[in-house]
Amino acid sequence: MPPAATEPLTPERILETTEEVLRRYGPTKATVVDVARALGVSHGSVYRHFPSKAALREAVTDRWLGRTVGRLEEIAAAPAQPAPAKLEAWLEALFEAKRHKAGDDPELFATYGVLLAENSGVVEAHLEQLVAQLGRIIGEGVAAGSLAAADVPAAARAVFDATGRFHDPQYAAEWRSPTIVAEFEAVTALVVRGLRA
Amino acid sequence: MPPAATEPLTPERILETTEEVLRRYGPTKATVVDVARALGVSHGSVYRHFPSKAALREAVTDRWLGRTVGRLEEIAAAPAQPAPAKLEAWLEALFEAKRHKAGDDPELFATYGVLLAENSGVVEAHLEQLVAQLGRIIGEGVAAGSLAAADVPAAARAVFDATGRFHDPQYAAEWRSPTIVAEFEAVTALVVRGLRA
DNA sequence: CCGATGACAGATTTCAATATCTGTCAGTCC
DNA sequence: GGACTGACAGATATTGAAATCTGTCATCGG
Repeated sequence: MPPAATEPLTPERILETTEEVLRRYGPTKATVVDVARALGVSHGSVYRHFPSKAALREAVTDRWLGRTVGRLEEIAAAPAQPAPAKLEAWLEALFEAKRHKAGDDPELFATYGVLLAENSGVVEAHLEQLVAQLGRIIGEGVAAGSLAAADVPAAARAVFDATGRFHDPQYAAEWRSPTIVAEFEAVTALVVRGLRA
Repeated sequence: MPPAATEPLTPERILETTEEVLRRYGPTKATVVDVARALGVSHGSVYRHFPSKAALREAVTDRWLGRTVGRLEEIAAAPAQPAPAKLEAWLEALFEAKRHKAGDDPELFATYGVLLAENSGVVEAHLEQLVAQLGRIIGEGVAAGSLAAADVPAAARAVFDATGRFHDPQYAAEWRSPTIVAEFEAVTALVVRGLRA
């Protein structure tokens, strides 16, 4: 990894390199010194752009999570699909996204887990975004008469909580079980049925 | 804690003392030597009755979990209560039991968490008992026409999975949140509605 | 005999010394 | 003058040696 000394040091470049370093070493081994070395600068320079290691970790994870939220947003915003089907599609996409992140990008997934344990605001914001998307889908369904919910935000939260086993990183180890898809479908069916008008 | 050297050494007496020792020191600090000392015998004698420390831990946890299962069984077996109400009562009793165990008996609760992490058969059996009780309640409801489920065991498992946030020890820290009861009620209502005929 | 013991080997844990890391900042260099 | 450096203090992590623990078993005492 030869240092590319000539380019200017920007937050963006730092984030990209930090992501690589996290991917290579994982959240427990990666250090700010490693990131600085990969960038060919002193670690003091990194602190000029990010106030702490935690802030750096959060910024990387935020970007990483943002990519998934974008894809889910497309499903939530898709026009002219009945709300119950959209809800199922969205939940399945969420499960698939988390499962693939856990499998394909284990070190960044572990970083996400660290932030969760730290009660980082980034993760909280991410979860709120997801619940808000759910709320919009459910709201649509209620407006169209295909779903019933007295309190839409509370219903969205309840759906999110009830499906936690399929998106909460604490359960990542179980996502390799051969029965997990059947379990996911059973819970999803139960929850969607519970919302039907 | 004076050693009572005269009484005969029985598995029952070992279990009682082990429970005390676990409660006092917690699963990470308690040793077989501690148990033997509390009993006034050598640790070799303990191994005459239990083949390993893990077996001892499991036996104690099994007893401890069994007490809860017994109380839940009473609810599940209660005659002449409509299945939906019984289901709600059972889920609430499960949540309350786990919550109180986590709060009042933190060290034994931590022991339970250790077994969970070890994939101990005892915990698996405990969970299966609980799901079986759920299955009986749902089966009753289906027979009486108040609930609908194509596959009763699968529905029972789905209800158990969907309410995991309120009985899985991984979430114990969140059970102190002031909003947890509202969240529990929302998920329970959603799930029970999803099963209604 | 039969339950109990305690010495033992190998595994695990503890602890303190050492090394590394995080975050700061006075000073350097372009 | 503003981006960058590198030395530094305090916090955290690593390491390896010593202590403790688990599980076994030859032996003891009633």
